[in-house]
Amino acid sequence: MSKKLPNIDSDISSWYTEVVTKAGLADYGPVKGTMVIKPYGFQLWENVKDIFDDMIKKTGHTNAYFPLLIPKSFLAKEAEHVEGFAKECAIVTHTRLKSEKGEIIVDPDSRLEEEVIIRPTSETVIWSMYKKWIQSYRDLPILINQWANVVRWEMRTRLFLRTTEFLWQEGHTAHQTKEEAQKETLDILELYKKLAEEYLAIPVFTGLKTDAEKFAGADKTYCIEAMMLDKRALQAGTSHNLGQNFAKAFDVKFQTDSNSEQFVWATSWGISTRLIGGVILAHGDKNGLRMPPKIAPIQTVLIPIFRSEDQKGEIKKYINPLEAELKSIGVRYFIDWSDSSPGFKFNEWELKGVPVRIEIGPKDVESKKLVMARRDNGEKFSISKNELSNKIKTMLEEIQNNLFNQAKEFRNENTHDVKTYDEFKNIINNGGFVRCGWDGDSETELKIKEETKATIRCIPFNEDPKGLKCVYSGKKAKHEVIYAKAY
RNA sequence: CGGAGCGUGGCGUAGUCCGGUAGCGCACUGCAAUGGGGUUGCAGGGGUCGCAGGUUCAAAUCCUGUCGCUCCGACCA
Repeated sequence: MSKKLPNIDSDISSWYTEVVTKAGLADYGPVKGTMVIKPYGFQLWENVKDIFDDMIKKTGHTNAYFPLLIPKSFLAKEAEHVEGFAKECAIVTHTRLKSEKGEIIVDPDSRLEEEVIIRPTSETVIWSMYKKWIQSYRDLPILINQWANVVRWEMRTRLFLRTTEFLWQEGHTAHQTKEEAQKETLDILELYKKLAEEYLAIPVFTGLKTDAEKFAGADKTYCIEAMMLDKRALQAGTSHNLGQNFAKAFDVKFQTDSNSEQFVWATSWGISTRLIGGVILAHGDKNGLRMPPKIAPIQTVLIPIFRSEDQKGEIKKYINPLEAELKSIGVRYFIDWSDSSPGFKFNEWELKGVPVRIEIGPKDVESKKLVMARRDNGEKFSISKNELSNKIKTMLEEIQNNLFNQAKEFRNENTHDVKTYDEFKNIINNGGFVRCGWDGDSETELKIKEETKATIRCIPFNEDPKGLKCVYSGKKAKHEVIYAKAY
């Protein structure tokens, strides 16, 4: 292992891979495209998960669990849905292995009558069940979420950002009316925005996907879109208004209070372990990760510095009450008693992105002080040990805010309003988001994608297409959109 | 699936053209010193060179086959 990370500015791709593996977030699994989430990475995911789980429970949702395996025929029930996922499904065709000539082979006699697919998403199983559960308007709404793994056989994978198997939450709700479903879709999108901005410290654009980019089987897809350090876009979460598409595909009707029969209205929405990739690529720097305090597995790391065993004992005595203090105010801390040199530890914990480092050595014991260092800006200073509780709390808040503000400033600096296609291409090639007019034509969208690789990330809620012209066709703009190259 | 490249201790690699008993860095183990920004010194352990076959007195190195991986492209709600 080399000591230096690859340059984050010139080679962010290698930087990313090395940071993820060296910081102990994840490792490659044995099957191509799979990932082992290591304890440090999983704690990060758990923190994100717990925060969002709490949000949806407070808004009336409950968790449930549906099966991993889905009959192949289910996928085919919704035409657009199967189209969207057919090319990336893992399929179970047999149920047994056997030995032949010393080798383990698939037993040809165990072929399944109907193949089974491993869920790429759960709309189909869930709606097959909702058909059983819904008869009357009294059965609605259903507000179910599940935390699960899904498999999508992607051709090109990257740790966290796109893996063959990933963890996510998928909410699946059923409603009486179109309006109620639309409200749910947007309410959830707000929660996603809140999660991203207030907890992950990642500013996002919210808006509507174009037809070309929307979820296979949805009427409307809304998303949160974030800018990464290389100025590319990351779709960080999606919320879909499914209309009556799945209700029709699975024949899910209910009787209204006026005794008429109607198809149910649906939504689905998800965020995944991809968010972890987003956190890394939104906040990292040349020394490694920078964790937002609210989700950091370790918020502060204590580095004891000592020479002799005697000194070690002294330091321990000095640290004990401070540790109790951190515990009592609910700060997630870790004391690194390992026998590496202090300098090694500094670098190690910076790589891991721990927001605050506390150094405690003989000098501090003598002067009743301690040294604090901020990961976000590198500031390092000495404080009296009595100030610890107050200081650490405000510092964690400051770091949280600072990371968000830095990311927001960066995004705003790199988001440009553009009038001509030349300007457009210039910005896209040099990196950044473009805000411009679009004539609303899918053909235009496709042409631009072919010529520049940029896609419409969303039609933002605060669009203002009045007076704008389409950047490509020059026709009157139907929408103001945000364009970028995406992950 | 098309184009390129690569498989050598845990990781990263040299050696392959011009066959001759496998080398280096990091990591690891032990001891000692060191310790406020990746600390030194000394002593150790571990690989048969992706796999299979062939040529040869002799193969990591040459030949044939095969498997796997990476990158670029196509694909990616």
